[in-house]
Amino acid sequence: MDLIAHAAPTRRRDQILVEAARLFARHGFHGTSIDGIGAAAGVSGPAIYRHFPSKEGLLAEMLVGISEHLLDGARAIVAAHPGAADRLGALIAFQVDFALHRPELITVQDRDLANLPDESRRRVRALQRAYVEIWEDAIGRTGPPRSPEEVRTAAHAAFGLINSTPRSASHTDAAHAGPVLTAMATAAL
Amino acid sequence: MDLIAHAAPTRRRDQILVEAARLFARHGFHGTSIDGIGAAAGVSGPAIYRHFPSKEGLLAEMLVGISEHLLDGARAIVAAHPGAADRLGALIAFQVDFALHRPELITVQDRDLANLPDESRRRVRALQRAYVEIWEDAIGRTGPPRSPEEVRTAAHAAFGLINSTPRSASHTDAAHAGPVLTAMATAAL
DNA sequence: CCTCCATGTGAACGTTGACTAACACGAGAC
DNA sequence: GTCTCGTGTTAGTCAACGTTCACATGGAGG
Repeated sequence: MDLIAHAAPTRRRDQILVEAARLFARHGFHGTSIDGIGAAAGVSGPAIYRHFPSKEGLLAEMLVGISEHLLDGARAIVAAHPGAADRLGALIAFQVDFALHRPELITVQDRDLANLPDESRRRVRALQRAYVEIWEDAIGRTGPPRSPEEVRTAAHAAFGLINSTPRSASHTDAAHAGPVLTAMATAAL
Repeated sequence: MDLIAHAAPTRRRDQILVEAARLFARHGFHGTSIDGIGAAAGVSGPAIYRHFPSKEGLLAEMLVGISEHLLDGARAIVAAHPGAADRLGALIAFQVDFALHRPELITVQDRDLANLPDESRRRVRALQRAYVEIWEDAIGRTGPPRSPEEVRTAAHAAFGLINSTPRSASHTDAAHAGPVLTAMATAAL
C-alpha cells in the first residue's frame, strides 16, 4: 500500500515511535510523559501532536504495527512451509529473531495492551489471536498429543520462554542467546 | 521476629496489599490511584496512609515480600535436596505452584520493579539475584554442559516459560496448566 | 514576491492524583 | 470518667501532565 510518493513525511515520525517504544518499555505508558518523548526525539513537548492525535493514538499505532508485523511473518511462514515438520521450527526462529532484535517492543506489547482505547485494543487482540492460532495449529501437528487447552497453554509458555530476552539479554550476548532459546523452545514443544 | 502479641493489626493491612496487587497487575503502578486501592479495600482514600508511608512504600513492601518468599522457598529446597538430581525438579514445582496461585504477584514483580525507590529496588534485585543463582547452580549441575552466560539465559527462559500463566491461564484450568508447564520446563532444561 | 502548508515553539488551561490537615470516634488503661 | 491511641473521614493543597492555543518560520508553487 501507499505506492504514491509521499516523500519523507516519516523521518521525525519514525523517530518519535522508536523513542516512545524505548521509554514505554522502561517506564511504562503512564510513567512516560509527552514532554519526555519529545525530548528524546529532539523536539519539545506538544510537537508530538503534529504527528499523532494523542498519546493513546501513538501507543495504538505502535501495538497495531507490531501485531501486524508478527502476523504477516507467520502467514508467510505458513505459505512457505506446507509440511508440518519444519513449520514450527520456522515459527520459533522468527519469534526468537524478533525478540532478540526488538526487545522493547516485546515488553511494551504485553505490558501496555490495557492502556489502548477500546477499538485499537480489540484490533490488536484479534491480530494476536490469529497469530497464536497459527502457533497452536503448528504445535498440534507436531510433538505429543495434547488437548486444545494444553496446546494453548503450551503456545503461551513458548512465547514466555522466547520473550524472556528483555529480562536477561545484555544486548552483547544476543548472538549467544539465540541458539539457547531456539534449542529450549524446540525441546519444550 | 515479632513474637509479641500485636493482636490483629494486620487484617485491613493485608486486605490493602491484596487489592493493591490485583489493581497493580491489571492497570500498572502509575495506572492505579490511591483512591482506587482504598475503594477496593472497603475504605476510602487516604486511610491507606494509616498503614503505609506512601504509594511507593506499599509497592516496596509487596515486592520485597515476594522476593523474600521465593528466596526462602528456594533455600529450603536446597537444604532438603542435597542431590542435584531432584533439586531442579523441586525448584520447577515450586515456581510453577507460585505462578499458578499468585499470578498477579508475578505480573507486578516483573512489571513495576522500576517504580520502586532506589533502596528497595536494590534490595529486591539482590534477593532476585540470589534466587536466580540457586537456579543457575541447579541448572549447571543438570542437563547439557553450558557456558555461564548460557546458563543465565536458560534460567531466565525457564522463568519466562513458567511465568507465562498470567497471560494464558483462565484460572479454571490452572489444574491442567500445572503438569504442562512442569513437563515443558523439565524438557527445556 | 506572496501564499500556504507542514512543522515547530512557549504559554496557558483543566484534570487528576498523591499527600497533608483537621477533625471524629470507639476501645482499652488508669 | 477521662486520656490516649489506632483508625477512619472529608476538605484542602500542590505538582505533574495531557492537550489546546496563538504565534513563528521556512520551503514549494503560483
